[in-house]
Amino acid sequence: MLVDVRRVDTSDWPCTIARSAAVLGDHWNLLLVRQACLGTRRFDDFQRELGIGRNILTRRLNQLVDEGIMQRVEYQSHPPRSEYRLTQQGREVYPILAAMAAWGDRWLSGPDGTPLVLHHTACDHDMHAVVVCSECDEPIDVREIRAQPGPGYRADHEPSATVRRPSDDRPTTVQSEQRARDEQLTVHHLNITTRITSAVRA
Amino acid sequence: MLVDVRRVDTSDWPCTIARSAAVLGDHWNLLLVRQACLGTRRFDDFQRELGIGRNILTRRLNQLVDEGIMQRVEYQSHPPRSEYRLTQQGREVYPILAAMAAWGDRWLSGPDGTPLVLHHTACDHDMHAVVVCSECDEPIDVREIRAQPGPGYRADHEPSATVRRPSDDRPTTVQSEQRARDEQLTVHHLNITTRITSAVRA
DNA sequence: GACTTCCGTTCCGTCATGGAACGGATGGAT
DNA sequence: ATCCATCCGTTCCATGACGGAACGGAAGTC
Repeated sequence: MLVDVRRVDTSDWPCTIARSAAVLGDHWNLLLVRQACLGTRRFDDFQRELGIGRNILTRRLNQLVDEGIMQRVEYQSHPPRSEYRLTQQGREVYPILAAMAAWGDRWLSGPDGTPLVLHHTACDHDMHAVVVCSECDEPIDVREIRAQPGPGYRADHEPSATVRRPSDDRPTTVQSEQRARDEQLTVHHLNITTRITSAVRA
Repeated sequence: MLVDVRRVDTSDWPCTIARSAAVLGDHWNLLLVRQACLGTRRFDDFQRELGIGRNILTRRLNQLVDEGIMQRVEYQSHPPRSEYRLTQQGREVYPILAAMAAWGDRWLSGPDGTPLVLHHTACDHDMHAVVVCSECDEPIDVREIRAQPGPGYRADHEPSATVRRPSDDRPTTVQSEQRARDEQLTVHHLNITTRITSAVRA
């Protein structure tokens, strides 16, 4: 797998967001999966539809295959030709894309509204994606989520933390800010900082 | 806003995924929002916790502020110091991150399981994110979603398409493949391809 | 034999990236 | 007063990914 050696590799951080970001935190990878979800399978189609350079496309497709998101399927053998299809793992990226679409519709779409309407054939309604809690089925809000080190946590890498309520929109005073920083239950690990707190020791 | 001029700008494509990808399809932007969700607010903290270069960090924070995802809040004036907080728009990125975390937990976590457990304080359960249909509350699957041009659709830009069922995992024959391609209801727009089909003309 | 389709590879100039050092304003300690 | 630390950047630089364009090669079509 050819990776940007300049880029910090987050694929082994003890945070699945960071890991996912190593794969999905890329312009082209995201668009390629989107395009694959729309039915595109072939090299030239991806190239034309996205306007991506052929060399870049080659690299990206190989990367996605290596990561198990796409698979190469030979559809004729005599000039060996293969198409790129989503694997199950790749197909399951779609909910993320749908969540991004919902966010984009809300914050990024022009005065005219959504460029693309999603229709759910299962219930036959136009819909948008909603991200809910697996336990109570309520839409999630950052301020109601607390992250804690889990079974796969390893303390030898980059930061992870228990989530505090993110800021209100009013400025904090220097004092309250200082207090907030002292209370912050955070695990910092890199070669630089090692700031372990009660949340983890407990 | 300083953007990679080499990168294709997808912010005005008639597809909210492409638009969102222009903002969220970036390694650092994603991680910065994540970190902000974890409570980080200050330049140096972001820098230490993520290991991002200071120059890059400056650029990225400015970009996120320009895009309305973060806001600069001055917390002391005499050496003017400001912290970076999520706006409402930024806070609403979290569901996307949570969806990415769920995907990462399923496909990317090692044998030990999740490095981070998310706890939903609203219902007091450990949880993971589920992306559901706004209308029927069922988890969504690519194969049950069909995308159609909406009110904000403009035909002068990049591809968008009605979604067909993505491929099964078995190879298609050349014939069935050809048929599938003919049936494909796709709108292709760039300077290169203009392939409008019944789905749009209808 | 020429042309087209499909899937790449190679070459090359440009520019973002990331590391490191510098800077400037303030506050605290000695 | 002087040193040191904190906080938030900016500047400089080498590296190498990116994107454009041209090339290639195997097969099918007219």
